[in-house]
Amino acid sequence: MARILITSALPYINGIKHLGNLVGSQLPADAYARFMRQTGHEVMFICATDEHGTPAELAAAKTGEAVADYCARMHGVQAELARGFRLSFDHYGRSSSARNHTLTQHLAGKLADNGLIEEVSEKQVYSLADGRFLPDRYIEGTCPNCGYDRARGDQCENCTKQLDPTELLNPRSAISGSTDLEVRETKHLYLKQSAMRDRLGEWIDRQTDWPILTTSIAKKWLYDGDGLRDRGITRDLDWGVPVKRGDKDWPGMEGKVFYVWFDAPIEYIGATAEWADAHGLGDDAWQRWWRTDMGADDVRYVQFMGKDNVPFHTLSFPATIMGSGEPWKLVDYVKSFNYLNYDGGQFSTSQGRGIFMDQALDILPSDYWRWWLLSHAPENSDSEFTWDNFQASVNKDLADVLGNFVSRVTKFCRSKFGEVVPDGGEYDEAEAGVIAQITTRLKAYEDCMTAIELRKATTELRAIWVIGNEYLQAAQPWAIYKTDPAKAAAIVRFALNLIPLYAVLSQPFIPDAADTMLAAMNSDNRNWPTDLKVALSALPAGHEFSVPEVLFTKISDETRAEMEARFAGQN
RNA sequence: GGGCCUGUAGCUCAACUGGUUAGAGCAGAGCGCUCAUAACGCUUUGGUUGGGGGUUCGAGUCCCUCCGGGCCUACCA
Repeated sequence: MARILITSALPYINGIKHLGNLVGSQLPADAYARFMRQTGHEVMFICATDEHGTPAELAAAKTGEAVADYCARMHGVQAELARGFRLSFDHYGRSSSARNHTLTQHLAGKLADNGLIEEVSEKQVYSLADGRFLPDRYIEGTCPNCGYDRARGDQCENCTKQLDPTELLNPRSAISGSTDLEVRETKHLYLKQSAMRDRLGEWIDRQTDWPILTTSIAKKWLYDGDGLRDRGITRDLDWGVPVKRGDKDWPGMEGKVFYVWFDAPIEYIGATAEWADAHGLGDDAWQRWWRTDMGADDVRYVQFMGKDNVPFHTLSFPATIMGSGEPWKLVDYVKSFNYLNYDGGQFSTSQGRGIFMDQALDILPSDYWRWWLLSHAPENSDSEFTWDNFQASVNKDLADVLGNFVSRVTKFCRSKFGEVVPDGGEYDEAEAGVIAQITTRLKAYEDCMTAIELRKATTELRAIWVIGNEYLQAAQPWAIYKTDPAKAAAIVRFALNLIPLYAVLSQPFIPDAADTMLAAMNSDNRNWPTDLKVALSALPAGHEFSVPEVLFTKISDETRAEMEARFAGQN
């Protein structure tokens, strides 16, 4: 059995994430983690909130909280929503943790020791009214090219021309509107990624099985124009990891912090250390996942993220890891996703367009969302949420095909034999045929899960559910019962045994329903089946069960229409 | 501007390195069943694979071109 390290891109602390964010990293990572655990592998599934950077400071200022308080509160909110969606992290950490501080400073020190850090003096816009340096896109003004009066300092949204903030006419702070701006000299550390271009390029070239989306983005950044550029890894902010060279002060860098994109991926390691701390374990417990000299040699490391995060995970973070000269574990597989759109447009926080995690859970249980999102995951191209499609998928797949199967089997048994697995009769070719069919489908399902082809996996899983309905239709226990009750008993016994099997197989996608099914069947065997004939005789004659509540309630046309209107946003 | 992805039945998607009459699910039509959440099963109608040209014995798949959709383009994260 292998050891699998799984990380989901860190959700930014600034606000509740929408379903597009969820399906782009955390949710598929969870399905994969669940499958790997069930199939007997040792899994470490890590996520954390990404808490540094300008947006966090501004969001805190808006609510009047100290930024540390704001982050602590929002971490709690996001952690609760993660639980609501049944995301099975082994640890949900915080990039502001002491562990991350130490690791970030340590790695920066190593990079400096290896000559991969450069001090660069540059000019940046400072807002006196806001008391802070402004990132380019926090400066607004009139576009010198087209005259648009709300152009941002990095690019004009109207004419798409790339800008330098000093080119803007009548520049003002996007935060306060203040025009009291000045250009100041400030010194920053740069990670010399350019020095590692060849090494990174060779490494990327070896990843022939990665999604095209992943490698094409990496190569674009590696070779576009002058090639991979150096990147500033410090900022003039109060909130963040203070710049230090290991545990020593860094002369000239007083009052500065590391750039959020430098420390965020390091938190994958930090959160694993936090996990060890939380469980009272020593450093060796987390190092065996991350240090190839401490046992991480045989770890397979898989990352999940939306496509916007790919450059950081395929280039910047590996540059940090490799450049340290220390034996840290590099990622083995980068699974990236396109975007999920909402009903013809993008999800939009500002316009209140689309569905956010908290709202989703208020409307329906998490299984409904998990199933739809994962069966429509934007693996090959952007995909789109519509209420119509959501209603159709949920009602048909979950309520009709799976839910109704459980219902018809358990209720028929109760009416003829009571809530006990009936005795008598023999299995024949029909049952053998079902086993053969499921064996084939199960293999395909396992292959899809192993390859992290989640859409295809849901198709296979659904096909396995359908086999149950086909079997019942052909076997007709309700008709056989009239002439041969013993044979009917055998059919029902076999059909009842399909329920815990379906529960176990479905668990990566719909964990709550899986629990309900197992509880109803009075079973606690969650082991992945290796021999279906054995698995399908797990419930012996005489085993008691209870008819479960309706597993999935259908979404009515009225509800669908109501939701459509509610989430359409303003405009 | 540059780069990448994408366009397959009304809808959502398949189709390994080019290889027999392009497949599923949903929706539609017909039939069957009546255990079940008016659920299930069977059969079936839908495609000159965005348009055009080319390479090849053979193209959804490769090349060129045109049209449409999307993303990225490095100081948001």
